[in-house]
Amino acid sequence: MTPRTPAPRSRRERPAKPALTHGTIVASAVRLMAAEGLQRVTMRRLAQELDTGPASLYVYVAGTAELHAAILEELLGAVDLSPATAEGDWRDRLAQVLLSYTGVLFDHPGLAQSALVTRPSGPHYLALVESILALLHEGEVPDGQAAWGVDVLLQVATATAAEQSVREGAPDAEDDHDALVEALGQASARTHPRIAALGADLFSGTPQQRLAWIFRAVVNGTATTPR
Amino acid sequence: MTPRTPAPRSRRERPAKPALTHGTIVASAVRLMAAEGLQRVTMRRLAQELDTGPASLYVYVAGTAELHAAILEELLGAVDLSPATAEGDWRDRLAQVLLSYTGVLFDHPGLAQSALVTRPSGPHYLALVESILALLHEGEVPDGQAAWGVDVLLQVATATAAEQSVREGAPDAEDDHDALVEALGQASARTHPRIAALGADLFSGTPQQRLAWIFRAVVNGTATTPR
DNA sequence: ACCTGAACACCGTTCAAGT
DNA sequence: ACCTGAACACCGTTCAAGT
Repeated sequence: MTPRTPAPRSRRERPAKPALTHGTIVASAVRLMAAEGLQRVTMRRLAQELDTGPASLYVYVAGTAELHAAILEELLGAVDLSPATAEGDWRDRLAQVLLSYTGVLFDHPGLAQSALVTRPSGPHYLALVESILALLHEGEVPDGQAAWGVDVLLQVATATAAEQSVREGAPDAEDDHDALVEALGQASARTHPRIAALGADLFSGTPQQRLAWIFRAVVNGTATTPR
Repeated sequence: MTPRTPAPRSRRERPAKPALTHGTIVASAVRLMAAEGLQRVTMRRLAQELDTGPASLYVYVAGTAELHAAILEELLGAVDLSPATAEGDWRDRLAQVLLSYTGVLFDHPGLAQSALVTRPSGPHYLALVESILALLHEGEVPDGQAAWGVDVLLQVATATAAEQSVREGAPDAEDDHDALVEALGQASARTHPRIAALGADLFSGTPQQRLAWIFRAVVNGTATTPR
């Protein structure tokens, strides 16, 4: 029989197994998400990808929630913050930044949902917050209102993306929305006069149109509502 | 040996096993959630509770998402809509309705999160939407703005509850928030002048104070922002 | 025709036991 | 001291095979 001495194979093999660090784990998670979607980015699947056991990952990552937050922080590097320092109406530029942010979330169904609950706190997220605050400052929104308003703006942007993403991602969330449209359509004028009066207008507009209006409305509210 | 003839036991035994219908399943799910929390309301655990196999539940419930939506719809019966038809400032009464809604969600960590993605469409939800629309109408908010605004108001209320709930429910989501506070506190005045300028004010106020301001701000924005 | 046991294909997280 | 195999305790969903 051939000797079972494990032939001293070169340290790095075909997929060039990287050393485990927080950084390499997150980088691998981002690649995995791009390839298979967030739903496949689990501690176990990722461990498999990194050619190790799931327990090893817990040395560097606290758990699934932290992992997803780290992925989002990474992706936030793609948000275009340049409008914050450009020329033109500050409200338009604020909307541009927020739309760029929602754009990133739209591309990654599910990530927005986790972002509502586990917020990132890395440099890209800080830069986004700073840009929004700078634009509100430029618009002479009082500091106290800006401090609370930035939260609402990011929340509304994130929640809208979460809603849209999942509607796209999940096959039957569509039915779910249809059920609501149906239910609102059926509402009788006697029991639900306002729903009946508004009718189809409750669902009018493209997501883009609604999002643009929402941002304007929340910015206006922030600017004009004293604490 | 005693004959193994299965003694014809009375049809209904101790826990009075109910017939399986959508109604009995949802009722049982609500009880289970009250007893063990939403995280335990799974198709399998619920089937166990109902003394059957999970496959049987799929005859009456489309899946986990629909199940959670049905639970929420049930709980929405507890929302106090009476301010909608009471005396007084319409903005205050609208805030009362929204606070009652968030109250229900606050009591049930996790349900708010699922509500952001799978909206209920039952009678209790319709009644809530109708009440909000009626108050906006009373406040002479233009129809088109009210139609889109009701969505934003519910979204903001739900997202805020989701955020808070999870912070309470999950043990380490707290750290997560602390990490953000820490990160924002560390931000240098040179690289992040606005974050540095606002400082602790970014996190000031009780959740109640913030929520009250948020509702006023979004209502104001809705009332004053043309489409 | 209706219902469901059993299976398929996964999860997150922990810790005792190794190197 | 560090790392991880293996286990614990679960998931959602489907479908072939029974009654």
